[in-house]
Amino acid sequence: MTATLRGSIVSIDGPKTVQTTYGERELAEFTLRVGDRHTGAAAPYDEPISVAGLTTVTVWGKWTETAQYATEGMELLLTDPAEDTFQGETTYSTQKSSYVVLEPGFLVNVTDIRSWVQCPREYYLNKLSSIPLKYPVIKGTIVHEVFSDLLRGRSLAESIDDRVEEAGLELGLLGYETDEVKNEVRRNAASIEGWLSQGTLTGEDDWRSEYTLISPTFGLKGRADALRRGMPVELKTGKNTRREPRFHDKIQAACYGLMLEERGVPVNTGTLLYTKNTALERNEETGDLSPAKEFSMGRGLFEYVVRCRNHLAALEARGEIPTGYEADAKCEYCFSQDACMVVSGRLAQESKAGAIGTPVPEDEQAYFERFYNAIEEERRTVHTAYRKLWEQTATERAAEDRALIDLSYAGREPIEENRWRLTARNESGAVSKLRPGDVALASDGDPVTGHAELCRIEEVGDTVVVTTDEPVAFTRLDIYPSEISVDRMLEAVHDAILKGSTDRKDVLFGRRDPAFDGNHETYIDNNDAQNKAVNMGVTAQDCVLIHGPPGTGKTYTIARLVRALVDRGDRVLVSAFTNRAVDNLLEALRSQGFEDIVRIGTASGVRSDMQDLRLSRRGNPNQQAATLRDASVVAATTTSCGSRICKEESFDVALVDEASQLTEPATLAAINLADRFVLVGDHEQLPPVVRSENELQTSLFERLIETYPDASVLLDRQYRMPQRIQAFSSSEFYDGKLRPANGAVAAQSLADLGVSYATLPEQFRDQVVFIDPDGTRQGNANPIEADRIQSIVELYLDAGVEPADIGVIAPFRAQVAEISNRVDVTVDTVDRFQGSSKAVIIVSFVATGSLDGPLFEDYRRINVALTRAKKSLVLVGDEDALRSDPFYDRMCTWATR
DNA sequence: GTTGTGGGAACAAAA
Repeated sequence: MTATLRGSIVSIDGPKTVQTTYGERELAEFTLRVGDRHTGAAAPYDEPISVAGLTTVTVWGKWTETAQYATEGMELLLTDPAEDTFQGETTYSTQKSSYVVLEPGFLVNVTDIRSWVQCPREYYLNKLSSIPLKYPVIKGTIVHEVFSDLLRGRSLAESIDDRVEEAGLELGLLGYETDEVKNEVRRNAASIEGWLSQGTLTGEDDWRSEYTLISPTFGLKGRADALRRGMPVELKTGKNTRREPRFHDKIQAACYGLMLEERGVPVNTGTLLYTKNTALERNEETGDLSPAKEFSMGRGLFEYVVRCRNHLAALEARGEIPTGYEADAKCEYCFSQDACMVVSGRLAQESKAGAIGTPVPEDEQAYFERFYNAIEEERRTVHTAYRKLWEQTATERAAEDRALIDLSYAGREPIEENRWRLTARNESGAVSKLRPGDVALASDGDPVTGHAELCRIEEVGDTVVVTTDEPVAFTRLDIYPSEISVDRMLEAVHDAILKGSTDRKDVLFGRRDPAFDGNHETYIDNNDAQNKAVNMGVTAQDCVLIHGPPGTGKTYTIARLVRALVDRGDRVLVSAFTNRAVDNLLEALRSQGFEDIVRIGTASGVRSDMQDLRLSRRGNPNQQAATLRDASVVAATTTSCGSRICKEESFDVALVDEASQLTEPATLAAINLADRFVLVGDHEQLPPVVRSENELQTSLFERLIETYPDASVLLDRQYRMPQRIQAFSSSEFYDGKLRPANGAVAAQSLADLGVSYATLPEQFRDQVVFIDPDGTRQGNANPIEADRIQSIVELYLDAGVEPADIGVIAPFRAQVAEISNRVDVTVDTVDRFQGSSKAVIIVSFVATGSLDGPLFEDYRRINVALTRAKKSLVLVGDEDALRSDPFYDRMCTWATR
C-alpha cells in the first residue's frame, strides 16, 4: 500500500534554486486543494491522504519541471509523500520513492508516450492520421500474432498459415501474395521460436501474452506484448544490430514496467525482441545472434516516463499543439518530416521541422481548430467514463448499469481463430447497458488491479457469454469506453481540410451553391417529391440533401437512387451511423433486385440476413481485394468508413442515411471518400449522440440544409400514420407540410387489422388517446404508470391486436425495465425506437410534478415517439406536469381533443 | 441529470 496525495492546483511557485545542507537544489511549491470527491478520489489499492482545505506540496529535483508546464486548476498527484510540520501546518514533499503525476485523469496510451519520446510533434501527427495501410505494418501485426500463438503453445507452421490468411484482404489491397508473406513472416518468427525454445529448455520461463494494463495512479493504459517471469517483453519486427535497444522501445517497455510495479511486483528487466536479428545479422560489436535484448530498468527510467507523460498531459489539458521544440527531436532523420511540414504549412502552425505550402483559408483553419477542440473535449468525456472503472465501487457501477458483477464463472472452450469462448452465470438476474456485440472488459472481479481481458459479448442474459484472446475466469463485465470514434472523427476533419478538394470545400464552407446538371427522368411515378429526390441525386454535381420525415419512404427512395446511379456507371458508398441503418438500406436495395453489394463490418455488427454480402478479411488476398474493388456498391458504418481498408477505396457518390444523427466529422469520414454526396435525414428527429456540449451536436445535414435550401428536397407524403396521428407532428415540426400520401393512409385505423373499436372502452375509441394514471416518478421509473400501461396493453390484446403489433416507448431505461416486467410486447426507449413503427404505440412519459431534464427538453425526441404509430397512439402521463410546458400543453390539447 | 452506436489494441522504418 502506498499513500497518495491528490488535489487540484491552486497556485504554483517556482522552480527556484535553494541552498540546502546537501548543497544547491531545485524546488517548486504547489498549493493544492485536497479532499473534494472529484479531485480526491484515489485508486482503491492506494491509501488516499485526506486534508481539509489547502495544503502545500514541495517537489524537488527533476520533478520541478512539472511546475513549468502545470497551470492552476490542473490535478496533481504525489505518491508516497514525506510529511513535515512547518509552522504548525502539515506539508508534503517528494522523497526518493515519490512520483509526481499531473492530470492523472487524462489517460495516455503507452504507444503515445513512445511517439512523444521520439518527437512530441510525431505524437500529434499520429492523432491526425492513423497508421495507414502499409505492408510493414500488416506484416508487423502478423508477426505479433504469431508470437502470441507461440506463447500459447501453437505450432509455428499452423499459426503462420492461419494468421496470414486472416490478413488476406489487407494483403490483397497491397498487392501481396500469400506465399511471399508467409516466407517473410517465417523468417521473423523462426528467430523468436529459436529464442523461445532456449527458455523452455531451462524451464524457468513463465509466460503471459497480450497483457492489458490500466494505471489509475499514472494515467496510463496499454497492452504489453508479453510478460516473461513478470517482466515486460516487447516485440519489434525491425532490425537492431546495435548493443542497446532503441531508446523509445525501452520507454515502451518501461511504461509497462511502471504499471506492473504499481501492482506491487518489482520489475528490473525489460526485453526487446528484434525479430529481424537473425544469424545473418550478427551483431558486429558483440557477435550476438539472439534477437532478444535485455536491459535493466529502474527508478530513473520510470521517472523519465512519468515526466514525459506529465508534459504530454499538461499540453493536452491546455489544448496546445506540440511544435517539436518540447523535446530534443532531430528532424533531419525523421520519416515524418514531410507530413509534419505539410501540416504546419497548411494549418499555419509553428513547428520545429518548418513548413511547406501555403496555409488554407482562415475560415478553414478556424474550422479545424474548433472541431479539433470539440473532439478533444469529447475525448475527455470518454476518459471520464474510463476513470469510473476505478473511481466507482463495483456496486456503484452495477447500480448505474455500467457493469455486471458477482457473476459465477462457468467455464471456457477454445474456438476458431485461436480465441476462447467464456461463460458465466448471472444469478442475480441484474441488467445493464451491455449488449450482444459490444466490446467489454471481462475481469476476475477488479478490471484495474486484477486480471482483465477485452472481450466481445455474445450473450447477456441469465448466462453471459463472451469471446476473448486469452482466457480469464471472469466474474465481472464492464462497459469499455473506447476512443475509436473520437480518433476517427479527428482523422476525418484532418482529411477533409488538408486532403479535400477545393470544390468540395467551397461547398462545405458556403462559398459556392451546389450545382446540378443533367436531364430529368421519371424514376418514381407516383410520388413527385421522391421522384424529385432521385433526379436531384442523379444530376447533382456536388451534393443533395434529402429531408425525409417519418414514414415518407426515404429508404425506398434512396434504394431507387442508388440503382439509378449504378445504372449510370457510378460507384456508390452507402453509409449510416448504425449497423442497423446500413442493413435496413441494403434490405431495401435487395428487395429492388439489386445485389452487387459488398458489406464491410464486423461479424457481430452485420445483421444475419446480410452476412452473405459481408466481406471477410480472411481469405485469398487477390480474391478478397478483387471482391471489394469490383463491387459497385460498398456499404459500411461511418466509423468503418474511417478504417484503413475503406480509406483505400474511392467512390463517385457517397450516400449517407440517418445523416441527422451524425456529427459533422463522422459524416466527413464517409463523404471524404467520394466526389459527390447525398445526405438523407430528418433534423426534426434525434440529433447526434455526444457527451460534450459543442458543435458536434449539430449534424452536417442540418447545417447544409439551412445553408442550401435549394439543394434540398422534402419528402412530404407519409405512408405511415392516419391524419389524426400525424397532425401534431406535421404542424409542430414540418410547418404543416407533411401530409398523408393518399386517402387510404389518412383514413387507416385498427379496423384494418380486423379489430373493432366497439370492443375497446369508450375512452380508447379515438386514434389518439391520453391517459393520466396519477402515478409518481421514482427515480427514472413510475411503477403506477407501468401498471396502467400493462392494463392498456391487455385491452388491445383482448380486442384482438397481435402482440407483435404493439410497442411501448418510455424515455428511460429504468421505466423500460419496469414495463418489460409486466408485458410481453416490445418495450424500448425512444432512441432505440427511431426508424421503426408499430400499429399501436403506447408512450410512457414517467415525469410527474415537473418536466426537468434534457430528455424532455429536446422536443425532437417526442416527435420520434409520436410518429411510430400506424393505427393508434396512447399517451400515458401526468397531465398537470405535461401542461406546465407550452409544447407539451399543445400536445395534450391535441391528444385530448 | 439522460438518451445512444461505434469497435477492442497495437501493428514499421532508422542516423
